[in-house]
Amino acid sequence: MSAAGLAKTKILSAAAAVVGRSGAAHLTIDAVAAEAKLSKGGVLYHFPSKRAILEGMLDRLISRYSERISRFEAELGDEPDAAIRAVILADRGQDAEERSMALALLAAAAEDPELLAPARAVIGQWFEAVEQSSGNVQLGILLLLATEGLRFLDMLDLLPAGGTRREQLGQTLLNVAEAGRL
Amino acid sequence: MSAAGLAKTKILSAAAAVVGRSGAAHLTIDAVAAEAKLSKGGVLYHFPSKRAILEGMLDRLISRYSERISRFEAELGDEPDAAIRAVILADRGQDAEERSMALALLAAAAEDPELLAPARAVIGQWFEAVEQSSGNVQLGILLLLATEGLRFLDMLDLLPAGGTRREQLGQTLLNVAEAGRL
DNA sequence: GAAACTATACCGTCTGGACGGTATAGTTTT
DNA sequence: AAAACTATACCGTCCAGACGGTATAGTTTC
Repeated sequence: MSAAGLAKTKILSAAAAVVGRSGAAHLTIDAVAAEAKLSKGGVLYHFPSKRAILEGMLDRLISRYSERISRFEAELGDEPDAAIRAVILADRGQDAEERSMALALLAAAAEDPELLAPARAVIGQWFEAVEQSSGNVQLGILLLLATEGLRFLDMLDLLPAGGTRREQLGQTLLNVAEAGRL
Repeated sequence: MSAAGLAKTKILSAAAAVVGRSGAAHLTIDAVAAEAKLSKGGVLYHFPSKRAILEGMLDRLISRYSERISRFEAELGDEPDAAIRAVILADRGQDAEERSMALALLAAAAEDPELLAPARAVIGQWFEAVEQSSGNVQLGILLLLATEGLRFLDMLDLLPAGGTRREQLGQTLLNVAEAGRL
């Protein structure tokens, strides 16, 4: 990667770290600069505005998700319901950094939904893929919505019974998807 | 309702109106005061902090949801899967004001998830009710997660193909819940 | 029944801090 | 020499919350 690319990556990671430690409210350019061990000017050299940082985080999230989904789809080959299974698996592979970035974007998007336009496009593709590859389209859509629901509930700490519940439910979704029925 | 209760209601409606018009980012005490035709001091008399306003919005949101769910549950009596069907129906009855309040809370919660603690409790109750009243528990949970997913995706404008998609998908969920199978 | 007092419901102003962004001049790295 | 910074200073705006004051309707005291 180019030097500029490396710096951008470092800045985005720093932003995620700030959110992870202090919450989305404290995601400020100053805080990111301190975390990335750059000056404020240095950060603004690569990302000309705070919004650009958020857009960068979204880009990165989308890339990672897309990559994971492609990998799982390749693994599954032409097994039935490959699309929805790949989405569920990709969702499970979320790490702490992605979680932080998603939370930051959630906060920002509540204030300006247009920020998430690129995500809207990607989700549209998921819907299409699920509709095309599912033996039972209704079940596929249901699972896709449930996966997203699980993601948001988890992100906002709204799941009852805390920590393990998330994996349990994720496993349930995957089981149903693999069975292709209930 | 008492005079104080009326004032609080007015302030919360004003807050929702501000969010609906200007977005969650512009939900400030000043804006709420202007919308409610009070001074800033007047607003702070009833809600001692901005956070208290958000908590008030959450309270109100929860009350309305709970009321709708109870009503639908009563209507459904002991029909099968009453719990999940009531939740789906209640979700569909969301009006613009509730939507705005939910969006404001989403923004605030991304900065401080603990704000949503009361909601966590309520959602926990939904899970329990669905687990107990569903002929097929797995399907019930799946529908509950999908309902939440639909709510969040809609709230953030992440559903592809725009406006009507939300009702379509909601109807699908309801159909599946009524059939009790796919 | 008049005066004193209290509680409720506000109004208007002020302050202190946070933050996004700009500017500029110099330094290191490639 | 160009790119990639650093360091520092600064500006303008926004906003939460504090504070002191006002109006009024009831309640108590004498």
